Amino acid sequence: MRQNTLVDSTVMERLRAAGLRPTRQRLALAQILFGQGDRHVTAESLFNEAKSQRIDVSLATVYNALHDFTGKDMLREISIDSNSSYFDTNTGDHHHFFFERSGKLQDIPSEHINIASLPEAPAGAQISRVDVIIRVKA
Amino acid sequence: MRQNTLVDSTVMERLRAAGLRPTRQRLALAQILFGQGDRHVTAESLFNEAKSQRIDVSLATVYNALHDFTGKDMLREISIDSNSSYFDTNTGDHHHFFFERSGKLQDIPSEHINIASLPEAPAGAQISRVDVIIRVKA
DNA sequence: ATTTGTGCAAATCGTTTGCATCTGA
DNA sequence: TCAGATGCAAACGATTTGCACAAAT
Repeated sequence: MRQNTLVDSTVMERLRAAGLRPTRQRLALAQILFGQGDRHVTAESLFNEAKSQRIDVSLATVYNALHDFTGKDMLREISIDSNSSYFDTNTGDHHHFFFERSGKLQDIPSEHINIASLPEAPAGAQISRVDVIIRVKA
Repeated sequence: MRQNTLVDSTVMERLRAAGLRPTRQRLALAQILFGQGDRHVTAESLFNEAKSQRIDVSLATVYNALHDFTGKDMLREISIDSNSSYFDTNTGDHHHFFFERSGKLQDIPSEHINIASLPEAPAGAQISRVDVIIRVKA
């Protein structure tokens, strides 16, 4: 069954623009990921979400798609919990709350955290990113 | 073969104080971990270091010891890289440089990072820790 | 004597890979 | 047509677990 064609074509263009073939599986996954606001998923959670929407896709393909999207800067990968990797649809500059009990993430806009002073990078090193993770119990 | 008795007994007391039986294996591992300055290890790296010192210990026991020590606040566990967990002998308030190429960590004293403003914790949540990770390429 | 820790090998879990088959351009 | 994707199952690597044996109190 086909979804809203308007939305489909937007997502399709995004994939094309990134140089990724808009296959049926990628379109469906991109739709789930980018069709709503910002999201944080794991391979497993995305796989389950797809299944519940009757989208036929293998777990390996979900991993492939997540990595493909990450490689094209459509997603950002986050390692917080050693159990599994998270992928964030928000690729801009921002930080995270991490809820230790549930394992869920919540974005913190970068304006909400003000880092007054940063140490200088070690000799010969260039900073690629500064991640602030606020772990909360609840 | 026995090591310096003075140092042994210091470590032994630390284990006893924590309520952990000072077994031969735990003593040897604690010696490696706490006998020098601050350190960052993985289960694998600690296991190898022990082997190179002719300390007879199984990998499972290394994992057990790392978790026991962490449970007693003698170590802090850090998840940065989804490949493996790091354990830091510095349990105080501080942050990290993460060298993406080598996978190594370096402490940043908390005085070197000044967080001017933090967002308020989500309703009903209490902050358990704020981690700043500066990823550097090099 | 009793409790706790250790070692080994097998089990688990997230993730990756190899390869035959399919599909979009 | 044919490079690029997909699906499956097997392979992987880090970590955990079950259980018999050993060591600490």
